[in-house]
Amino acid sequence: MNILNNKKPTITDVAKKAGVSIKTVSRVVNKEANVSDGTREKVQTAIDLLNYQPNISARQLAGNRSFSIGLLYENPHEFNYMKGVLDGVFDACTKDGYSLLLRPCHFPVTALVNEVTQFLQQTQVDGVILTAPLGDVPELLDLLQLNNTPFAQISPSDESPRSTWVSSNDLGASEMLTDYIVSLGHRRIGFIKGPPNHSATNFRYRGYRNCLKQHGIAFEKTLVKSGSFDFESGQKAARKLLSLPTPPTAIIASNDDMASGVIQVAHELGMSLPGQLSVAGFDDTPLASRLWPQLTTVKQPISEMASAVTGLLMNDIRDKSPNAQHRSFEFELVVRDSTLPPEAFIKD
Amino acid sequence: MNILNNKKPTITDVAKKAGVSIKTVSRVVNKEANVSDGTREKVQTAIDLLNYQPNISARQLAGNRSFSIGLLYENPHEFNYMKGVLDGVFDACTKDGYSLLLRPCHFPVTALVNEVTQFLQQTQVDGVILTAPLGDVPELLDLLQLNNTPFAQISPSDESPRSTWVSSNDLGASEMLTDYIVSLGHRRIGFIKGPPNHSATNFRYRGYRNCLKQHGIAFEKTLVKSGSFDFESGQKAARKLLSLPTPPTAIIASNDDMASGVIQVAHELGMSLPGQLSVAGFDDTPLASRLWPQLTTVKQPISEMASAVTGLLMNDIRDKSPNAQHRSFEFELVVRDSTLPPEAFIKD
DNA sequence: TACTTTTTAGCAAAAGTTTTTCTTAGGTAC
DNA sequence: GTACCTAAGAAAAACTTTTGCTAAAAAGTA
Repeated sequence: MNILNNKKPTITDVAKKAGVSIKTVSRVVNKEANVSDGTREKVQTAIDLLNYQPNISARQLAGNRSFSIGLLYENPHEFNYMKGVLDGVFDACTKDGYSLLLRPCHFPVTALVNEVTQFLQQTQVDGVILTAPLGDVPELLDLLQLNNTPFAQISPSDESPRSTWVSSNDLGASEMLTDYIVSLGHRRIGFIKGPPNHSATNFRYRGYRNCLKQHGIAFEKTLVKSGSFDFESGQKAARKLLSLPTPPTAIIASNDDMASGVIQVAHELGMSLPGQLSVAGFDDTPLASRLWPQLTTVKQPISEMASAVTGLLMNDIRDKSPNAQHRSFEFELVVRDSTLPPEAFIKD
Repeated sequence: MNILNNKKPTITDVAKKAGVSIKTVSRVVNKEANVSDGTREKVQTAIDLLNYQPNISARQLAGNRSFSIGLLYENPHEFNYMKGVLDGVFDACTKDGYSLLLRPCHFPVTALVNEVTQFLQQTQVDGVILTAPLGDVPELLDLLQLNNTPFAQISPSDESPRSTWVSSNDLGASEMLTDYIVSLGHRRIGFIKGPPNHSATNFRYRGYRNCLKQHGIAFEKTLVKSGSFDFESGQKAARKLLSLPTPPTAIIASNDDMASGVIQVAHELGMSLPGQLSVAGFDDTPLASRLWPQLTTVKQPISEMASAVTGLLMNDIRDKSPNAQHRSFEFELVVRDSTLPPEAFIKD
């Protein structure tokens, strides 16, 4: 238990205690071959006895590995998303004895590239994880590739084989959600898009349009507004949509935060929810259940995804395999109180 | 721009280019004395020219410093608080060339101690920052002290001189908020406490009681309920409070998340807000402005505090000074739409 | 048994910085 | 002229691990 028993034991101490050379200890520690079972065991007991922990810095210096990975993110609007990511990444890291270095990044791209360059030099991480929308910056990917740093992405917009990634089926989720709204009887369904630099934006929008098409509902351009994933942009879009000559009876926002803006505006206008307006979001953040009415939304297994992508990254680091790996996850529809059949429909 | 110009420049390269010894370069890099301005400048230009970055691992190995600090946190309910902390800590870190290592921790205490022990051994951070409620675990403080790891706390409950910390004036903030509610005309004011292991809990509660006393309002035990800083506990407390024979006309919750629970329950009960019930929270999280009605709350400068505490910690690391430093920050009242004079009062 | 191959293990160098010890030159103070 | 200080350098040890090379031991083959 005592961390500082005078001096931390070194590999030499272990070697002495076990009666072998340090090279052999090194082999045992790094699970290399060419050690007989007997010797391996002898060394292991010495390690346990002395409570030996290899010195990270020496390892890094000699072996050019740091046993740490970096998590790069851009200032997200809804930070609860990051919590999920952090939990997942962290889980996978500890399991393999890796440490986690955090690096918030900032646009524009030139600044971004500088920040990451500095980060790589300073920390010498073994690999990095990119969260959206960072994976969509080609300059960044170039930098990492040039620098020979393995990297993996969560929800890249460009699902190319260029790198390892995990993604969620945003297209399917959006189709599912829209389908649910349609099934309630809604025909005029507003949609609020996300910012163009986010991968999810396009998929979610395409899902909406696909579903309308499937149901033979005519697409109306005026029912689609653009937002930037934040509360205020949701409000702005809602004001526009609700002041249309024939306003929509339901609005789907591309994330929960914008949906909360819609709900806020509807309240301001004195509308009764969900009777006069159904609202739905994406992500199932904690916010969703705190709104009134509670928000119907769609949930992705963020932690699992983050954990998975970290695992894949570590494989890449170990194998130095250039063949990228991929995995996709499904959403889940979470029906709450913000969606009901339209009043007109009920009267029918 | 090119990180890998064949070989990274070493301290020897810089020394050669500047025409000095490596010791002198080391002195410049580490801002030590005994270098004349002229020489210092000469060396600096050589460093810039070669884009020299000292090798972290070598530095760490030889100098027994890692130039990284750890941020320890326990799984918080409202993660937006952590965002503020992260932003602040990170700012201060980059300014001084430190890296940031993240470590989520988990109760019970025995697990906690193990986790942190392992973290310290593995990462060899130069210091750690503890966020509430971790600073309130004596075993943890003992461990750090025993291990000779400098540490600093954000909002410790025990504002002892034992360590460096920053705190916010929770007592004053609570008095201010309660005073505002009283000034609206409320006399029956419910209060929802936080969990006992959080430092803020006691201060906020005492502020409430102080203020009542000042105004000569009799304290009623039934108007105080305990929560755990999360949404559900806010709902539970609200149900109890609102089913009292004479329910309160206003409820102050010890954080925004619990306040959102109160609002949710009031809506469920069909109450009109804020006419029939005023609600106030603490922290001014993004949630506050997304609720309906928007929440009156009180805001602490989290990022500033986090940035400040990081700066203080770095001083401690550099000076190895055993005299702890402290700094306190003020809250700010944020009046929104969830508070109004009580209806009874208006009728008067 | 003699020879080859494989397995096991050790030695010494290398990685890039800091730290330490000693030295020198020049300047200032008295 | 002595004492003392500052600026700077030279050289080597230290920090702990990895790694390339080599040697010894064990196992397999003819």
